[in-house]
Amino acid sequence: MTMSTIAGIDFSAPADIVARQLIGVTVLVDGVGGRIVETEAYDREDPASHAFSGPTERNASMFGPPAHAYVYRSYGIHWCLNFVCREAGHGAGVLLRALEPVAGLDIMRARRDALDERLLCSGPGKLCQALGVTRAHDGMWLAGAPFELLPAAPGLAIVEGPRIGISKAVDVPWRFGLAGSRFLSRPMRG
DNA sequence: CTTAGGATCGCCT
DNA sequence: GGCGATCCTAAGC
Repeated sequence: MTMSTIAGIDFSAPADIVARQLIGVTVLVDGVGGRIVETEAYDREDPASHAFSGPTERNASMFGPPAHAYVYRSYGIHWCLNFVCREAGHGAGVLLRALEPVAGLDIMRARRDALDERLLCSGPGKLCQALGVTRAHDGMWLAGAPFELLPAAPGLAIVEGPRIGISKAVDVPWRFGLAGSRFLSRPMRG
């Protein structure tokens, strides 16, 4: 057990390993959140990754210690939440793409102005809005408040496929999903 | 069901 | 000046 191990996951491992292990983990922010059903891995030597061109002010957290949050603004509008992995200075992370809502449903409905459970956390921008994640969470350690991570049930069936919304390394199968989940941002494409 | 366009801003070329 | 690790709405089939 080290500082980078939380909810049974060693965040110093490679991003694709961590991304796979995060499926089924419950993530709460101030008690609001759900079970992770979709993730994507991004590594330093990965043309699709924000870390590919080296550290900048925006991606600084990605080059910080593992088991911390990297939050960035997407398209000037939405926030997206990553969990940093590998050793400090490496520049790798896992994007949280979808949750199955579990706790604080009414708060999430109010924040999202949406009633349908499936629309609360079925996308990286949506789940940040539902959980109240903003730039203020960038760089925070995942083992302490406001974050709380709870271990996944063992033996979950996981599917993988190409990542979404990128134009480089489009065939790398680093998107992971909980098999059969109704809460994915989009169906898994083998 | 699928596709197209706009919102909006920090980063890069 | 262009382009995103996106989302929503509207329109088309």
